[in-house]
Amino acid sequence: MVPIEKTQGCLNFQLRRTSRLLGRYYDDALRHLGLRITQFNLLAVLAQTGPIAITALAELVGMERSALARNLKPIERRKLVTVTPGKDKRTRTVTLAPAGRRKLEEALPKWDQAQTQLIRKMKPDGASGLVQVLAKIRTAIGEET
Amino acid sequence: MVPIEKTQGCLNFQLRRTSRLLGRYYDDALRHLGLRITQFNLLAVLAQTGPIAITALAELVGMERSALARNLKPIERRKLVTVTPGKDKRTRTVTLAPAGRRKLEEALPKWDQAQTQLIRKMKPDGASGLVQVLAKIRTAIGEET
DNA sequence: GTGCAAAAGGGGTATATACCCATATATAAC
DNA sequence: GTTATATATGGGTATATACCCCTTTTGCAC
Repeated sequence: MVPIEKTQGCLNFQLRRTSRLLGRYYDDALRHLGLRITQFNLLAVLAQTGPIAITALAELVGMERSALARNLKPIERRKLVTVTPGKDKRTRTVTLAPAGRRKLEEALPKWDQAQTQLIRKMKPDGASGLVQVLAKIRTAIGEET
Repeated sequence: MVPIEKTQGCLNFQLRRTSRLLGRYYDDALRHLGLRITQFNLLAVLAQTGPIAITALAELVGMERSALARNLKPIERRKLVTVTPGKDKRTRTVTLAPAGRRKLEEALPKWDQAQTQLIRKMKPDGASGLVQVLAKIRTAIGEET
C-alpha cells in the first residue's frame, strides 16, 4: 500500500509546477517583444547550430520530432526561421532567418537580465546545483529515448 | 553584448528539456492505464484535499486558473472527477469521483515503482537535492503570482 | 437598498507537446 | 536492378498551458 501522501513528492509534479512558474517568469521578460521563452530558446539554438534538419534539432533539444515541427510553425509564419527542403529529399532544413537573428539580438539583453536576476536570488550555487541535478535526471532516465 | 553561447545555460531551457523527458518517463509507466502523469497528479492532489473550488486548486498546484479548468475536462469526461456548483454560486467544486479513486489506487503502485526506480538511479540525495533547488526557484521568483 | 469593486468562472485564441500512422525517399542485400 | 528496410516527415488527434475579456455573484460602503 503506497500512502497517498507520498505522491506530493512526485518528481514530475514538482518539476512541472516549477516549470510552469519559471516559464511565466521568462515569458514576462520577453512579452513586449512578442516572443515566448520557448521560441527564444529555439532561435538561440539555431543561431549556434546553423541550418539543421528537423530530426537532428529535435534530438538536440530532447523534443519529440513532430512536436518540434509544430513548434516551429509560429516562428516560421513570422519569418523568424525558414524551413526548406534539404539535399536529401526526405529532410527539411531549419534556418535562422535574418528577422529571426534581429529578434534574437533584441531579446538577448532582456533574457540575460531575467536570468541574471533569477540566479542572483537563487545564489549562483543554487543555479549550478539545478543544472547538475537536471543532468542527473536525464542520465538516470537514459536520454536516448 | 551577451554572448549567444550563454543561452545554453537558460534555466528555463534546461528545466523544460528535462521536464519533457521526465513526463514521457512517467507517462510510459502509466500508459496501460490510460492515465497521464499530469492526470495522476491531479487525482492524487484531490484525494488529499477533498472537494475544492477551481481557483483554490489552481493556486495549490501553481497553475493558471483557466488552464486547470481545461485540464480537468478529460478526466471529467471519463468521470474520474466531478465538477459541481458550490454554495457560493460563483464557484464550482471539484471532487474525486469513485471511479477516479479506483483509478488512482490502481495507478499508485505503478507510479511508485517508476518514482522509486528513478530515485535509486539518481541516488536519494540527488532527488532531495532536486526538490530543494526547485523550491529555491519558486522562492526566488516569488510564488504569489 | 443602490452602486460598485472584488472574486469566480467561462470561452476564445494561441502555443507547447506527445503518440500513432501514412507517405516519400534512401540504402543495403541479393 | 529489385526488394526489403530504415530514415525523415506530415498530419490527425488529444492533452497541457497561458492570456485576455466578458458575465455572474458577492460583499462592502453609504
